Amino acid sequence: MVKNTLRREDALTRERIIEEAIALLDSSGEGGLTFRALAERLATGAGALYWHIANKNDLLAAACDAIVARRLGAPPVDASPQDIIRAVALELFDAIDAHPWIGPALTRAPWQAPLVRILERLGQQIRALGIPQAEQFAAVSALLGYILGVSVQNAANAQTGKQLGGDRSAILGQLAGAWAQLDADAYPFTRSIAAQLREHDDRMDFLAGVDLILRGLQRG
Amino acid sequence: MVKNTLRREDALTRERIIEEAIALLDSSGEGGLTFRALAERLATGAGALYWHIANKNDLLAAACDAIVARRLGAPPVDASPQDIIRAVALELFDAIDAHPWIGPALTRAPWQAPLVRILERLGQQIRALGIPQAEQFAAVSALLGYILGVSVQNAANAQTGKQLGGDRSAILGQLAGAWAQLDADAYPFTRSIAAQLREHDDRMDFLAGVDLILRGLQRG
DNA sequence: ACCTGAACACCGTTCAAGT
DNA sequence: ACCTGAACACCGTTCAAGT
Repeated sequence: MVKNTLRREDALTRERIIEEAIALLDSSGEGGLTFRALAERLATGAGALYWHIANKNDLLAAACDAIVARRLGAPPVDASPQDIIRAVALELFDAIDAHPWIGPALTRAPWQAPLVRILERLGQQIRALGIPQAEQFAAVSALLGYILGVSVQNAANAQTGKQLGGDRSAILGQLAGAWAQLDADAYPFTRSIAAQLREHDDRMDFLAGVDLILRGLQRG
Repeated sequence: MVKNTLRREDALTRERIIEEAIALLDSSGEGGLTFRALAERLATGAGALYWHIANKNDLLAAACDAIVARRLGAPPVDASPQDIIRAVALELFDAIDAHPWIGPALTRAPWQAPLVRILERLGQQIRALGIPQAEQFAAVSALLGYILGVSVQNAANAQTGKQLGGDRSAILGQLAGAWAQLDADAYPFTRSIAAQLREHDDRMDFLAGVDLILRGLQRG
């Protein structure tokens, strides 16, 4: 009876399912999202979820879109196109870092709602930069590809770091050590930047790359 | 120790397992790689595979590395750093297009063998370009992030296109139609480039982005 | 309309037992 | 050392049956 009244008070909705899915994904990772676990959290049966969502892919895409929409929520005002692009890029970098399951989810549903949201935000600024119409598509897809690619890579790094024990500098130190021991003939470059690996700042490097692309665009 | 005894013609080896896994992944996609299906193809039991590989992740990473090593096999000669970088970029773009499962596999094993191979190849050219030591890490990780990000995105597009029916121009036309019907106030940019979506060449846009980054690097 | 929960057809992985 | 194949503990998804 307690269970029944509980269910009545907060009826199952698509939104509630998505919110709980996000919580599950954030706390237990990609593998933690299970229809059984989700149903238990929502005090319902696994089959009930299918009344509101089509399948797991649909759920993942919806969860992803909810995060992206939230992060891109605040409309930018009074800033240069470059600054807005940088802000959007950092917002996505941080969002994917906070929710590492977004990367795979975005890749699995290309050109759907979340990606189009980002495309639009970046595209408006590409236009504001005065890039000719014929080059806008290439410009925005380069920017989009870079932002998502580096962010996903960074989140994956952080994630495996967490799985290995948490201490970031220890992990990086260990990796740097492994690189330093690579074959000197085959891997001269990797060996030479092993030290930099330990000191570098992913977020700053990411932003530097965005600036690189912006610079290239303006002198195209 | 030297093995004197004759090996069975069809003895199970790590290499044979990896080759068969690649064949399975290529023909049936990521979900097609199953220990049962793989064991059947190799005329053995599922458990036998675990004598040669640690788990599915290990297998996926090994398959991924085999492809990357093969594609980066030919050592570059007599070409400018820029041309070599472009060649490596295109090689990876085509490899990921041909084996779409590589994207997720690369992301799941960051900074392991395959990624380090690519890092080294790109890094040697970054060095040859005369980028200062202190900036080399940021430069190569920007390039790497862009190349993988756009390639993975492109492969995912092609993949879902295949799933939906195969006719690329029909799919793009349909997507362009959907974009053209988006809300005019919220999505002005996306609507405006819907037409370009139909005509653009992913591979050329990708290469244009590489050049953008190279240009930015040289004027940094 | 919405929900239940058992059932179906799968998975990856393990392990006693064989050769 | 290497392989077998049944068993375990899971999955996503479906669907008759309930309210």
